[in-house]
Amino acid sequence: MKLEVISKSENKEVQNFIISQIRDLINYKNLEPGDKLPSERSLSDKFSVSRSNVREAIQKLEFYGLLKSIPQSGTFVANIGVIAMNGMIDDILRLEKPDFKALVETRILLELKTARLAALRRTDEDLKQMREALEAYSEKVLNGKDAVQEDLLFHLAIAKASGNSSLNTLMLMITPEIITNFEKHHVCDKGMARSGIQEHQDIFNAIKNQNPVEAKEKVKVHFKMLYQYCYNIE
Amino acid sequence: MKLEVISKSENKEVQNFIISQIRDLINYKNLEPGDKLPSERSLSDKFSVSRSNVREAIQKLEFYGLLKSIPQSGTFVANIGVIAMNGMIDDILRLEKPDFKALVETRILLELKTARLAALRRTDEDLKQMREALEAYSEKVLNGKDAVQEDLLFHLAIAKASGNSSLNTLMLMITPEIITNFEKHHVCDKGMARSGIQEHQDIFNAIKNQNPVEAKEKVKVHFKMLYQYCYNIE
DNA sequence: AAATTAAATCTGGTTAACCAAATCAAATAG
DNA sequence: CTATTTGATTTGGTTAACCAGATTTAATTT
Repeated sequence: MKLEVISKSENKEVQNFIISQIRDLINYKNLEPGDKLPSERSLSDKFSVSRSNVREAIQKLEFYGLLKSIPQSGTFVANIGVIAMNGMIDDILRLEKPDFKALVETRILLELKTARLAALRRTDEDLKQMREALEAYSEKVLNGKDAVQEDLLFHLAIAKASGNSSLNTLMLMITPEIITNFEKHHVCDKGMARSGIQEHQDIFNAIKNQNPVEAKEKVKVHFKMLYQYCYNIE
Repeated sequence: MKLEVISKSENKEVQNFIISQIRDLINYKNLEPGDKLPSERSLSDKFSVSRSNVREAIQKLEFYGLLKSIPQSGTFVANIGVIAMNGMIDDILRLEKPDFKALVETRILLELKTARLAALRRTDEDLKQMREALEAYSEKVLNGKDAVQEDLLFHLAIAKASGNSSLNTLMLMITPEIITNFEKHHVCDKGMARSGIQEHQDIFNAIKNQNPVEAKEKVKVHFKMLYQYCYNIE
């Protein structure tokens, strides 16, 4: 018990501590899927932390599908065995903050897929939203203005057109981190944005013409510079 | 204001209501990156909801990188313009719960990539963990036992070996949903698990031999049945 | 003794009071 | 008039009291 070392502001540390304690509890008590965890109050008492800290930790494990809270009843181990539970909790505890390179790598992967799927599945409504985003982007760039936001919205429109809400969510989650890093590293220069108009137009046309191969190819072209950059930094 | 329609348990509705209100506020007041939002108390007062509801909504927007809370100071608009803010908030509000088909589609995409990267980057320690997971899986299957968990841990070990923490996180997030759906739809039958041993071994060997092309190919084989299933249901 | 009911207790969720740091305003010193 | 200090206020975060529903226990009735 090294809790006294942890300062108040280091919330993450407390949460990880509680999560590891819950893992140990599940192991020691051989809790199986469907079994009930001790109440939040008794846990906060046992671990010598506040109940709200316990709640946050439980909510995080609930987000990853490992626990399930039922009001006025209790918190239950999800339909997942003790082995997988251990493996996943260890992974969750080990999760580092992704670096920029990893983010870009993931983004390109997702974009290649969403563009291909969008070419196969886009509706007319999807197409309309993509066109609007594209026009807004072009206008900004041609007027010499910053167009990072419009660029982003175009790509999110593609993700939406992919018809895969799971992919759409993942794109949404990594997008903000991408933006802040773009601005920090000054990735998007003026020249890039100008050539970007044609590249966006090419992607749009491929999706409009329902040509998945070309859509993927054009996205690859669009990210080529970025790819090189990504593998050069740090 | 249609709040009286919303029952207490429909927390999601309340949260989405608050999020849309915050979006309107940002638009109406022309809040730009770095600007401060009204305090949680005044927001809860203005929207006629509890402060904890406001906090949850803010935390969700913080998760997507749109807001940033600073203790004893305030909540601030992230380094993202009003246009992108609107687009992303609309996307967040529209996000449906992903269907199983979308999940499997995403999983295969991620697995193909992580296997390829793992072949390129795996360390000896990664290899060791993968081998342990593989052996645990084989033993269970050969003894005629259920091995869903061990299967999962093998794939998570690959994700870890990819050296991309971003991809690793995404895999972790979609995994629990996959498992529950697998069990619900009875995807993994006994016969499948038996042939799975060789398939896992092939993937492992490709990664061990640092052959990214073969690794990707073997994963594709492994998911072939699943792919067909995925495109047949519902 | 079994079935039913009623009361007491536990549960996660919610609300409100409290905290300490940060901010702002005014007063004071130079 | 400027710079500094001091005190009051505002902030997000934390804690504790409270709530309603679920669960368990005990009492009552048949």
